[in-house]
Amino acid sequence: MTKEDRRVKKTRQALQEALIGLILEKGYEAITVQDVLDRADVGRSTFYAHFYDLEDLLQSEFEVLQAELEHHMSQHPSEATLWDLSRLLFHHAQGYLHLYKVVVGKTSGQIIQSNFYRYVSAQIRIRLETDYGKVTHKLLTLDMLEHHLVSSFMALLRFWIDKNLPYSAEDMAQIYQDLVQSALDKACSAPVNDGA
Amino acid sequence: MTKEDRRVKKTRQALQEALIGLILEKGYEAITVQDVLDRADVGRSTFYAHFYDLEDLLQSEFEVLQAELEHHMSQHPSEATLWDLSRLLFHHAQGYLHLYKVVVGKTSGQIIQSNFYRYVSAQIRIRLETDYGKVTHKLLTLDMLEHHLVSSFMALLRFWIDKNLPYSAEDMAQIYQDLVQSALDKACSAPVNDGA
Amino acid sequence: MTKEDRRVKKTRQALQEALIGLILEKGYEAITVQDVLDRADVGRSTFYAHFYDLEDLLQSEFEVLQAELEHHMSQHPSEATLWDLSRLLFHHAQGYLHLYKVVVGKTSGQIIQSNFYRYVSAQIRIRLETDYGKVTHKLLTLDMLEHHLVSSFMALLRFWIDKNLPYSAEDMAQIYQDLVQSALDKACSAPVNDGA
Amino acid sequence: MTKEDRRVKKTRQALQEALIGLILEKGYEAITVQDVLDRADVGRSTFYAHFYDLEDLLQSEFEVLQAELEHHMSQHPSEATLWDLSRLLFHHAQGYLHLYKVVVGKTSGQIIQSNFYRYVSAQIRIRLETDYGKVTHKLLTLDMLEHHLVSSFMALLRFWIDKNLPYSAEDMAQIYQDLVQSALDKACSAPVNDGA
DNA sequence: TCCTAAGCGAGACGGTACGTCTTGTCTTCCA
DNA sequence: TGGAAGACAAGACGTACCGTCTCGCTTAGGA
Repeated sequence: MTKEDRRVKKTRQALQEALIGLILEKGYEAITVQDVLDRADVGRSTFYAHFYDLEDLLQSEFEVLQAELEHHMSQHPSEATLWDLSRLLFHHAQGYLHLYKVVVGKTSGQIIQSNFYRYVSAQIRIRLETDYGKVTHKLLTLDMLEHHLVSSFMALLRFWIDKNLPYSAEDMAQIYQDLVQSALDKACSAPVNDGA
Repeated sequence: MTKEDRRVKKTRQALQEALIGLILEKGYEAITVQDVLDRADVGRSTFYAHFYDLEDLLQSEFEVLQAELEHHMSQHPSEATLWDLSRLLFHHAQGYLHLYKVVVGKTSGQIIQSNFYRYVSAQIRIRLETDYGKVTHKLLTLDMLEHHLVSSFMALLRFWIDKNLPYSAEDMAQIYQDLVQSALDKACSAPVNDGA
Repeated sequence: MTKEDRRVKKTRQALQEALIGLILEKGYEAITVQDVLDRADVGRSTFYAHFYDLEDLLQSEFEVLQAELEHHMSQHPSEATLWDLSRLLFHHAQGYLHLYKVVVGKTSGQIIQSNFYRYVSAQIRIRLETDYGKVTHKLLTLDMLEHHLVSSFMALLRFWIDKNLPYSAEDMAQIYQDLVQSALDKACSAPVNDGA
Repeated sequence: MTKEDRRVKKTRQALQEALIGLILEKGYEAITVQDVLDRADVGRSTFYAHFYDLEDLLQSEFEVLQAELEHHMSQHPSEATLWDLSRLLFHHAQGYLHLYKVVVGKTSGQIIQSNFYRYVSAQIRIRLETDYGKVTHKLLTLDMLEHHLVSSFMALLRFWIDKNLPYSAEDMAQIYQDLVQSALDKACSAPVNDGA
């Protein structure tokens, strides 16, 4: 079944790459199934044999990114802190600009952004629970703090990507830290580790 | 022409209210022109006589909110600082929850969110230029700072609204200030006014 | 509502005529909905608003023929006998050759032929019951006799039409009578009326 | 190659029998290549290796019947006259009801009916030329007479088969003769042989 | 008071995209 | 080496919306 599988993989990749190209050109909202078929040179029924939807194809794009990211992470083992995580993500985005444009750029779709949000959110929560103590702020909850950290990160990342990386990844990581660290300090009792 | 005009206004309002109801029920993406026509009891051609699009109708919803907001602002004259602005917006959202759900809630559309973003962005930039000096941070630009302030505000507002206002508007304003003020201090040379 | 109705009628006719033309050119089996739409200059959804199917459109063609025929019959009141009926049908086919080619010609579809069969069958049965007595043949049933009369008539009509009317309608009527009359006489007890 | 050949034959038969079963169940028009593959438990490419088409497979069904028929005929050598031929066909149909249902029944396809029509037509023409003299009728041509004889025979046969053989083959042969003999007498000059 | 223009509902229409289905070809695997 | 398995391109199908349009009805403001 190896050869068959390879054929299948080739078709799936053709479709994924066609979608990426089209998103960069016209934005996700404007894309038609037929557009993808034409560019990937794939039959209509084949498309629906592999993906439920255009959305499904888009989701699969995120899975590609996620796989790349996991691989990347496994090679940089010391991403202990939140700041390490953010630095790693900025660096990764630099290496896979096209993929990140598709996932978080201004031409991408809602669904894939939510996926990425959820992913980053989970990663951040882990760091938060590991490195910081209880939230002691009289109003702020952990959920709100996390929401703020993720939203700020994504806003910054998106800003950077939409402008085609005008600064270095290191700078962006530093900026992110400068923007949110004091909020973090203010919210939590005892920063176990501040990574600065 | 007064009577005629009143009739026109009535039709427009029927359409706007129908859309609001539908957005709250099924989310903007799932709505069909026909859905709106059925609920508003309006003919197809009439709809297209008043609005170019569903998007156009949605935009008009934002204009309603904007008008309300301008009115609200004119009655609370001292919204000099950024924090005053945020407090005012949280209070306003409390009074017009449905409208805000449509504009920034999780079931709203992309376009109207961008509209609101642009609006808040402009308001914030004014406060920023008035109350703070130059951005002296070695990396951060004014654009990025503004982007951060607006994104954080909208993320917080949206969080609050999607959860049906679990805290008071005052608390939210305080939380917002706690989350972003130090970033602001860190970025700018001489805070002319901190409004705390 | 008259104007609306006229518009609807026009659309239906455009579709019916397009189908007729296409059947004469390529035969029913080879026709695509899109072919019909292109020729009639009608939108896809409009087609499906009027007809369930290509078959449904084809059926409607038969109804047109039937209506024409009823009109024709009402003007030739004395079609008392079977032979009068056959003569009238041959004459009618002569006047509406295209329609008959579509309905019984070799390029037509199964369904419409069955429709025509049923129609002729009903007409013949009436004449049979009116003009002839009981079937007294020791083996033959009324059903079989009727089936024979209708099949023979349709075979002859189809032969004539597919060859583009090489003989006069009168001749055809005479031939039909010569082919089947003695079978009829043999089958039935007392021919009340023989119309010869 | 004998083993190979046997395998090939087995595959062909599996396909033919699958088609017969399906025609009896749902009628030829409703059948899909996939239906046949599933029932015959045969791969798609295998099907197309053996037959050009579904129609081609159907045609092959007729060839089976024709072969059976030739065999049957060779064992009943004296089918000199038209009436002998018809009697032999009715008897044969009785023995191979399923096959005849597929070939001339109401659920069969157009093409196979034409094939059978052509076959019977050729057989009848031979008898006609052998046993009868010139056509002397002032209007009727030999073609028309033949067309009538064949159509009448097939109509009768089909009637009998669709009703699951309610009468004996002998009766049917007698009925056929009663229905068409006088037409034949009327058309031709000198009946050499009337087989009654 | 009439009457003429506008707002409106109803809905037919051409068009585009969808997701499904079937066909016939082609490539790969396996016995 | 040839049959089985099944991925694939092609394209028709029937459905769902869209935005345009034509049509009469109602109603209001000016004659």
